Formats: sequence, structure tokens, C-alpha cells
Amino acid sequence: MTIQNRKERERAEREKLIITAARELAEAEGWEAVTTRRLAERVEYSQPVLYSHFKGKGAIMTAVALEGFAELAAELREARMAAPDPAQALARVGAAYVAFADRRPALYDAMFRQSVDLPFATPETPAALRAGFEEFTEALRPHLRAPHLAGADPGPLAETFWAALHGLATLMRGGRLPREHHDTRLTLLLACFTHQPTPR
Amino acid sequence: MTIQNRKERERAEREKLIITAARELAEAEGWEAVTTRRLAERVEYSQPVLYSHFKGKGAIMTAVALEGFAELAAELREARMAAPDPAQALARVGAAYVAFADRRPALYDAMFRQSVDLPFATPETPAALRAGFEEFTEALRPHLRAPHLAGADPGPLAETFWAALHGLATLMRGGRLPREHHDTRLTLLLACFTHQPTPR
DNA sequence: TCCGTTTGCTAGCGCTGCTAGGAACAAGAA
DNA sequence: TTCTTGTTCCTAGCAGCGCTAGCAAACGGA
Repeated sequence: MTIQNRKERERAEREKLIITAARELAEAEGWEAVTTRRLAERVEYSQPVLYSHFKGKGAIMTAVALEGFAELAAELREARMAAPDPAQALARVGAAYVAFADRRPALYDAMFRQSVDLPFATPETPAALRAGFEEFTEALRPHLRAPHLAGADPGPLAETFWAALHGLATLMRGGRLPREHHDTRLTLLLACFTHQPTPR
Repeated sequence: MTIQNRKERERAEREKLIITAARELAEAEGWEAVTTRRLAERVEYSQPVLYSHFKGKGAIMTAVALEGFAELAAELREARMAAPDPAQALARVGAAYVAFADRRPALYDAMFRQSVDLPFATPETPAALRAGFEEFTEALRPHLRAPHLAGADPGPLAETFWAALHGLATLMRGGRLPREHHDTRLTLLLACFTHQPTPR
């Protein structure tokens, strides 16, 4: 029994090792540099060992993405909780989101740009993923009373806010949006959603 | 002289043929199915011929993307011009943008998701690209008088609106946003930018 | 008709994700 | 302690990728 346990534990440790190595490699050199051979070399096992843990390279990326969702949710939550009022809360959540995407581009890619086969917006959606989305919903809730949002569905509204941030983050990362306007854009987006005049 | 002309013309035709074939293949089966071998087979030339026209696969995708920018700009312009008033204009431009991304996913990928080495937001930005962005700026201009946007820079505002649409389009395409809320999200986004209460 | 240039081919390099098959090792039974 | 059984994990290899070297054939001009 204990011998079986030890084996299972070692196996789990190795799986975690693979995920961490993949993530580190991706964050250091981008996903295109993460090949199964390099990854195997890094964890000091042969290539086929990866396939005894994961169905393929895509499954490894999905595992990394799952880690990312948990971290993102935690950061968003912290940002929201630390804010003194609802207006600040939305602003900080938005800023935290884009900062996360900017700080961990490879992780963000695995989560939102690559086609990972995770169920979004369904009952089987992983908890970490749902938790992140929940932060948007909560941060927006106090603003539902604004005239232009009267009677709006919280769900689609959170989706829209999230999508806007996602667009800002990805287009800026891809060099499509000038970095120097970033703060201005974030401020404008918040002004649009909260209908507070732009402070300038 | 005429013989030289004929050669140049034939060469240009072949280049166009390659671009069209790449685009068709991508639109039919996605960019991961567009390999230099399949592309060469499709245009009935050998693989190295592609490299006498383009520096590599990336350059072919860039050429396809450029076509896409021209078409997108035209569609946005048409949508804006056909609208009876400024509120409708913004709504139609937004809807046209997302519809374009949805109708031609591979083309849109080449334009905005792959790392195409085109200069954005610089003096050397291709005309087609600038024209598309111009449509956003124009469609938003009448709304700059809204209280929450008073004194806002038209440039960053257009960037923000564009980014929001981009986020909606890409997240929906990646299965991250439920399709059935799409119209609701678009309506909400417009309500946020134009200061009109959400009609429901 | 001959020569030089251009054109476009075959073949191949080093890489990718992934897998088949066998060797080595460990665990339980005699 | 020895033999058998089952697991673990490696070597080797497949098909396909983007890209290129080098040669053969076709063509244009003299």
C-alpha cells in the first residue's frame, strides 16, 4: 500500500515538474520555443515520458493555463478587495487584469490565445476560471444602477468588460496599439462603463 | 522591352495566385493547414518558387493580411455611410467589424492574431490599415460631446473602442464567450460609449 | 547556331509532435 | 534465493514542417 502511494506521489511530483518546466520555458522564450524535446531534456527524462502524463503538447499547455487562471483570479480578487470604493474597485480590477497579461505574456497566451480545450461559461467550467469571471461580475455590480446600464444583465456586461480588457491587452502586446496611450485608454474604458467623466 | 513586360506581368500574376491560394486554403481549413508544400501543390509550382516571391511563410500571411485590411476598411466605411444618424453609425460600424471577424476568421487571424510585421500606428502604416482605423475615429467623433467623454482624445478613444470589439470577436471565436449573448454584449458596449440607455 | 542568364526543379537539412518496440528494473510467488 | 510477471522508461524512427543548395533545362540575344 505504502509502496503504491510512494509511486503515485512520485508520479504526481513529476507531472508538476513538467508543468513548471513548460511554464518557465514558455515565459522565458515563448511557446514556440517549448518543444517536447527541450521540455524532456529540461525535466531530465526522455520525450515519451511526457506522453505518459499528458495526451500531447496541447494538454501540457492546458495544464499551465489552469495554473494561470488560479493566479489571475487571486490577483483580481486582491485588487478588488483592496479598493476603497466601487469606482476604484472596477478601475483596479481592470488595471490588474491588463497588468497580469502584460507581466506574464506566455501564461496569458496559454489561457486566452491558444485553443485550449477547456469549457468556458458552462457548468463544467473549472472553478479557477469561474472565480476570475466572478471578480468582474462583482466589480461591476455596483455600477448596474447607472442610467445607461439600467436593467442590464450582469453576465453579458461582465463579459463585455472582460472582452474590452482582453482586446486592450492583446492588441498592445502585438504592437497594434501604442503603449504610451495605455493609461489613457484604460481611463476612457472605465469612464465609458461607469459614466463618470474622464478625470484629466 | 515588351518581352520584359510580359515576364513581369506573369510574375505578378503568379504572386497574386499564391496569395489567393493561401487565403482560400486558410479560410477553408485554417492557417495550420497552410503548409508551403500544400500551397505549392495548389498553385502547381514547386515549393522553392514560393520563396522567390516571398521571404517565407510569414510574408505570405502578411500579404493576405494586407488584402484583409483593405476589405475591412471598405466594409466599415460602407456601414458608416449607410447609417442615418451618428448613433446608428457607431452601432453599424461595430456590428460590421465583428461580423467581418466572424465571417472570415482566418483572414482576421492573419490581420490581428498572428505576429505580422506591419507597422501599426506609425507614419509608415499602410493606407488600408489607417483607413480602417479612420472609420472608428469618424464614427466616434460625434459622440465626443457626451459628458463622460468630454475632452477625450479621439485617437485613444478609437483605439479603446476597436480593442473592445477585437476582444468580443476573438473571445467569442475561441469559445470563451457564449454566442447567444453576442447581440446583448454589442448593445451594452454601445450604450457605454454613446451614453444612450440600453434599449430593452 | 551558340552562349549566358534566368527559371524552376529535385533532393535534402534540421527541426517538429508523436509512437512502436524492446530492454531493464522492481515486485510478488515458489 | 530464484523465477515469473508486470511496469517503467529509453532508443529509434515516422511523417511532416519551413527552408535552401545546387543542378538541369529553357529561354533571349548575338
